Amino acid sequence: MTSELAITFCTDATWTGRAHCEKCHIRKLMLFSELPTSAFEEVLQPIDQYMYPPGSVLYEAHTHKQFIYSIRRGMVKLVHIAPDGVSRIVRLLGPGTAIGLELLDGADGYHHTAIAVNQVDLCKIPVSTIKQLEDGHKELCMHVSKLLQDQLDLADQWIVALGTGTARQRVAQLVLVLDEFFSEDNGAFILLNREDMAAMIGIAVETVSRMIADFKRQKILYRFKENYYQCNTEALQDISRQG
Amino acid sequence: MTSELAITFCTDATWTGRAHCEKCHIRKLMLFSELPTSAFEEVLQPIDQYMYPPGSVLYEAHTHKQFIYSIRRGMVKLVHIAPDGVSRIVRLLGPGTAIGLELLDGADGYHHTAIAVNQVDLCKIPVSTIKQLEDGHKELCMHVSKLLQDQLDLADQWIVALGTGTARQRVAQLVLVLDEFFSEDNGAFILLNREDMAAMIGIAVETVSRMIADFKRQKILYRFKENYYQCNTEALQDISRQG
DNA sequence: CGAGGGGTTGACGCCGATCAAAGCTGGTGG
DNA sequence: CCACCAGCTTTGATCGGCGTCAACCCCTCG
Repeated sequence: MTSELAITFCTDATWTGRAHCEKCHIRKLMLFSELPTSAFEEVLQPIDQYMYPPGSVLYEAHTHKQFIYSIRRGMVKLVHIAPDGVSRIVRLLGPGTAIGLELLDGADGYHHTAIAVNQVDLCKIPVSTIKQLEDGHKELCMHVSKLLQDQLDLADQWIVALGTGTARQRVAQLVLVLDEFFSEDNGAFILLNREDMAAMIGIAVETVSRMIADFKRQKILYRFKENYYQCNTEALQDISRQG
Repeated sequence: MTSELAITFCTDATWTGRAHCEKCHIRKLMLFSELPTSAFEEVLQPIDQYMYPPGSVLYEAHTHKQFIYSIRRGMVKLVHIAPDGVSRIVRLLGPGTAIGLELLDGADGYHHTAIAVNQVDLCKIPVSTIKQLEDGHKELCMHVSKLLQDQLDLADQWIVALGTGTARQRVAQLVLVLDEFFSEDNGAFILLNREDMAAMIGIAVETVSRMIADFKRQKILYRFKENYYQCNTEALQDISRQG
């Protein structure tokens, strides 16, 4: 929908268009966290940082842009769009995860469409750079494995938690996921719009709305500020288990 | 349920309990396919082969046996068992795939319970052996990444195809998956029992039975021999798309 | 031959999809 | 500042799909 917007993130005078990963303050979370600083001296192609507004399409399925993205801030949804236009959200990813890793295994284009849910900051890393660094640094390869394993665990959780049970149970599970993985410093999380939630758990928008509205009435879910919400975790866990 | 049955596969006189991976005739499919023969001279711990009868439990979730398994023949289901006993099949895997890879990323025990669906032959590889080989052979690490990526793709397909649509559409999708990935030399596939199918797509056993029986009546699905079946792929694709 | 396990079929009631309409909210322009 | 509109959310009404319970069939095995 929205075209790609590339906005440089580091606005200070020393910003050159490179990411300065070796100085990155959240580097522990990122793709290169295992690498010694010296490794970056070998990098030829630049690693740029970008900010994307909500709704931006980071990449589309089957296109082949030759970039891996490491998420620094915000939420990204990976969407599968069927030939008939029906879209289903396959995964929701936050800071410290990487998307587009399928290109490293020689995939012919991305496997999903990636869309920014809220304000997203990310590092754009050329595939060639990763392959180059992997040559000399086995720990990067193992880190990639770990990221893949994490995503596999997420996918499995998705299948189990969001694909089973009544609509009420699934919505409860979804809110618990938002609370667990996407809470920000204030201890609250952004409540996705009903359409996105419906696309995640495979039920109708109206049904999601009913459940969420119900949770709000029961004070299981309450507004913190703006569209940030908090929840009663135990109540939701009860619902997710036995209805 | 069934206790682990370890049956040696190679019965010839030279069989010593090792897998002789370097001579394995289906080695191209297996975990070590990228490695030069010389690499196996470094291996200290043995790699054993086993055969398991249908229903055998290969390992249980949260146990920590320190073994990766590479599937040579047969189908393995990865099962998630909820605290309340409800089980859900998360993935169905066949020859050339590996299970238990989560141990390589330092997971504290297996993430699922693995159960043989039919006769299963597999190689049992100690985690320490993989780690040892990974040290000197980066291509093994990359092969592990590829296996993980394949499983991630499978999981995504599972979410999209088997978690969406009416019961009729899901069963059609499931049969298509069996046909595509688990057909044997005779061009037919084993039709799973209704309980397993229900656990895969998250619907009631009776509903699965109704749909399968219906497909049989419509000659979309027909017995080849024994419990091997063939299907009309196009008819099923039509059903999976629009009902 | 009877028992038992899996598969099939029927009856019924409820959950949730669908269609429709009415609040709510934020943005825009007069 | 208010009117208006577009998009999102909420709520209601209706109907069909599917979960549930139950009976029965078929095959295998003791």
